[in-house]
Amino acid sequence: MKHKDINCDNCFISKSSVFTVLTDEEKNIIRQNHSCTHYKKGEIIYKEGDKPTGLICLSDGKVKIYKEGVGGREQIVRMAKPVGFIGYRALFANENYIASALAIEDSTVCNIDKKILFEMIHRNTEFASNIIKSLATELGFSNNRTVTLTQKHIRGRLAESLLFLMDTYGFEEDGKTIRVYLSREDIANLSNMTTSNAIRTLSTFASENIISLDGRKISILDVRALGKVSEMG
Amino acid sequence: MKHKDINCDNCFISKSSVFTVLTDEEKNIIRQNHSCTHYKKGEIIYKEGDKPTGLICLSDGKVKIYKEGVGGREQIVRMAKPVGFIGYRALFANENYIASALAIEDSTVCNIDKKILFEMIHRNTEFASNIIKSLATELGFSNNRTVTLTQKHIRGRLAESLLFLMDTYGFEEDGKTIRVYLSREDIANLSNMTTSNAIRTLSTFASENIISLDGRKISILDVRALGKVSEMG
DNA sequence: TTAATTTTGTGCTGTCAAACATAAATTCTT
DNA sequence: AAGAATTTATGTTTGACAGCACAAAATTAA
Repeated sequence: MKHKDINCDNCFISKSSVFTVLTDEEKNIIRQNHSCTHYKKGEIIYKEGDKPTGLICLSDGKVKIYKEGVGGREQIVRMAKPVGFIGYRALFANENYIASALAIEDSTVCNIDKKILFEMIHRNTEFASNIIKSLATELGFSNNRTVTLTQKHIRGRLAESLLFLMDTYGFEEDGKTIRVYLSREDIANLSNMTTSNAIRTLSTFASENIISLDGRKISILDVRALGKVSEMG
Repeated sequence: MKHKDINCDNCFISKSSVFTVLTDEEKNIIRQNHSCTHYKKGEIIYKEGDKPTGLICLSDGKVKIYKEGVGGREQIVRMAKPVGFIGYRALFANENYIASALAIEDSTVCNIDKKILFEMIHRNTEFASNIIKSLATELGFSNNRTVTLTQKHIRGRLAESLLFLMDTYGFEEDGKTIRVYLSREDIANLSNMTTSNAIRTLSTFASENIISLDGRKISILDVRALGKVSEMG
């Protein structure tokens, strides 16, 4: 279910966007060659195996990027927030998507035509450099994650995921509640463990006064302790 | 132990290099701003935490890129072959190295000055595009690996590693012996398992006539079966 | 409201792979 | 060549975590 003509100016305005290095003229070219789409919570933006048609910029909402592994077991690879790109890896590698994207909240995205994007890369070398830097940073993140997920124990993995969510989405006004509301299953799929173990370990953290739980609301009471658990297990 | 003035023309000549899109003039600029270094088997090229000084191109030899994880446990992130780049991720992300590089065979590398490289990216957009594509491909590889290493069982992980080594380094003249000679420990660190389990599982594969073993020589007798084990466990 | 479905929570059991122990074979030293 | 050190090999023990079963709570549907 897609609604056309929705505002996603966010993508062009935000200072945290890779687009900041574009000239006004270049920004206009992109503006003239983009379309906006809205996705309701739970809707799929693209699926593993699909062919990318352009660059997708998340203007508003939250999106999980996940891969289907052995026996359909899901592994969340990345969590996207506005303003950030989605599906750019496959686009730049000239491959089909190797992961799927799903809106975990109502989300608005901006689609930028592939051809225009590549033109821009050739036109503006600063822009190209920014993309190179983003990809390199993301690759470092992925390499770290590989080691974390394979070597840390359950407690460490979960603690790291909570810190990651905190870093990515920040806190609500109370300064402690993580600004994202995931199911226990999603938390498990982010941390490479079963849902039961995610639930169990979250409860343990709560009983140790490291976090507090209220449904899907997770509040971090002791960042330091959480960091320690993430490091030491 | 580094020896200066060693030939690494390979890096500029090879058609599989990202440098192919450079003009002769650009190639000369790089040639004039490079230095060659030789490393003996077992020598470290750079260590996790070091600051990159330039782009390193592996002209000859074989190199493993690995991270130290929990309790010093090593995870091999990547295996490099000529002609290929090493340590470019940290350079492009403008970070310190997050992994170490070690020559597993006598190796010759070519060091290209950081400043010259970035100039080249700004000069030649085709070159920049190539780098973007390489990074995006590598990121896909890393994401796949994360899922593989966390979800597949020992047999599947080892089978995948053997296929990976086969793809990367190819066969000796006999058409079946993998052209790289790793210790069982390295194979274990590539496959996220203990050395004992690598040894044990290799023996099992040999007893199933999927591979044959002769010291560090590993010959693949049944690629198909190996692929099946990699897929199914 | 009741029923159905999904999500969350908890205990129990089984198993895969790490950890440990030990020995044989190979490689490196001196 | 003898000894030390490293790598390879194999058996045994242990423990972390998955798998399963089931119950309670929350959400959605009728």
